[in-house]
Amino acid sequence: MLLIDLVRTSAAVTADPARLVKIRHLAELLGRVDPGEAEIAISYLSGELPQRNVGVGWASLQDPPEPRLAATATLRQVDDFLDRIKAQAGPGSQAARKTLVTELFGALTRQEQAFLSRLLRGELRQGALDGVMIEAIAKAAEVPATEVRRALTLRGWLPAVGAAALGGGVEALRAFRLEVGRPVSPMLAQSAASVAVALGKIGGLAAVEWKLDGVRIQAHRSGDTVSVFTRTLDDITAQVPEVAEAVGALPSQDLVLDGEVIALRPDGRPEPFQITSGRVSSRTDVATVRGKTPLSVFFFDALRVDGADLLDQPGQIRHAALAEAVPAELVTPRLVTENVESAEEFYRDVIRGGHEGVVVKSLLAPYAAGRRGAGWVKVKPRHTLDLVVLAAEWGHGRREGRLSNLHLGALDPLTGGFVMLGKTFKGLTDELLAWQTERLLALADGPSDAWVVPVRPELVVEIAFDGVQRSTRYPGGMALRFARVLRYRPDKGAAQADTVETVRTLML
DNA sequence: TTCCGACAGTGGGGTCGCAAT
DNA sequence: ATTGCGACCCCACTATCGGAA
Repeated sequence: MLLIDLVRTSAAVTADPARLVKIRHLAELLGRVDPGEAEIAISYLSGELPQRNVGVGWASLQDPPEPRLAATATLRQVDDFLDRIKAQAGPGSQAARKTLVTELFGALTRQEQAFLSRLLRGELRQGALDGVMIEAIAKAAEVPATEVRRALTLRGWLPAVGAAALGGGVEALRAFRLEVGRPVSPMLAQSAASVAVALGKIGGLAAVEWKLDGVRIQAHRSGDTVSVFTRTLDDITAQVPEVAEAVGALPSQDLVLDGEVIALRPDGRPEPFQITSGRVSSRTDVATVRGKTPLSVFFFDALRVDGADLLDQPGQIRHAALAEAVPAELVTPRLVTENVESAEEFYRDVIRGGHEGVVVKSLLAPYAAGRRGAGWVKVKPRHTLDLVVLAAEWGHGRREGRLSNLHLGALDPLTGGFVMLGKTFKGLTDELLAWQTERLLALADGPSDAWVVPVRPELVVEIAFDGVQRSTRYPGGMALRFARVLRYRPDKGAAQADTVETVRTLML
């Protein structure tokens, strides 16, 4: 199949907002793709590369060569080219990669270049990713979408599932099983503002569990072999030997467990997330970093124990299997209750212990792999500050032409100036975006460029955030974590904004 | 007819490893 | 030795579509 065929389908998908129409366009294309190119087509049209990453990003795509007029490239040719680009390594690889990118783009039309550029940057923006593609595969292969979804759960990679569906229908999909050593998309949690709300969402008896501020892991064991995967299914076994050792020491030979790794201080309180993250990301000289920053692992779910697949079992059954297979010190602490007061007391204790919050879990829900199902609801404390808008950046995509991303500053009472603590674009409605664009342009002051518009520091905005982290990027040495706009404070002037001292007391 | 679940989009800070400077 | 880049860890929130109620 020619790349241009796929690009035209992508354009049609982008052009129509109706999901059912998007699905029709995608299914039509899948109906005529060669079996040998099905994985590539599904991958591209759901916004990812079969190679996953090839070492080419925004900066490497800045000045594309003159486009061709005739579209001749096939999916297979492009895919082979990306394989070659990915294979570059060592000294001179950046130049070699650049040469290959230029060669590849030089063989494409303008339309193809634009598509591939967005795909490589991970910004396809056609209003269709995995969720829509699942439906399109179901339609093209004439199988129920639930079968596609189930297979994806177990295989973790939609192109393979789609190719199987197109080639072998329901039978081929049912051949996908939970395999020890092959990661499953982890179940995700929804959010709630309070424990009471979370319990209400679950309804009735629920498990209230510590939410640790670490890195999500999935551990697989088959005999003597243990593998550990991240949330995005990357293999990090070598980076977290503590997990391999802990799982390898369990009596059970056949396990798939879901949990969290975290660096704890000697007193048992958690290190800041930055410490855990840095430790887990370290790939060179793991033995040394391990000595300095040991990791602890806590499991909260079991997907397989001793030959029994538990994905479809209710939470209660899975947890019972976990408790059977894993000693209590490796199980995430939790309380089973339907009483709001005891759940809230548990939550307060968790926060006092320095941890991130709780996850309230249904005892009945199956493991909804890869979905933000209603079976798990997380609750975290929220801080707020009144900060001053120092500048704003022009938005992209649907925010084109709107000032979107706000630069936020706290008052420095010593100088009367402002110290920048980070940016946010979250929490803004279309109405607020329109209002702030007009308001900020009226306050514009200083040298603005194509992206950033500095403004007179007069507008006060109430910001919610999860915590204050150490920062090397910002002058105050502090940055807000997960900052989002709650509302503007027209009743406050910049002189009434919160101060850097106040922020500093939160960084503990 | 209204409601709500799922999805896509819009970006945030921090860290590591690697190649280039 | 430092800088820039890509990739990936954590992620919140709003708008929208279309099926459920």
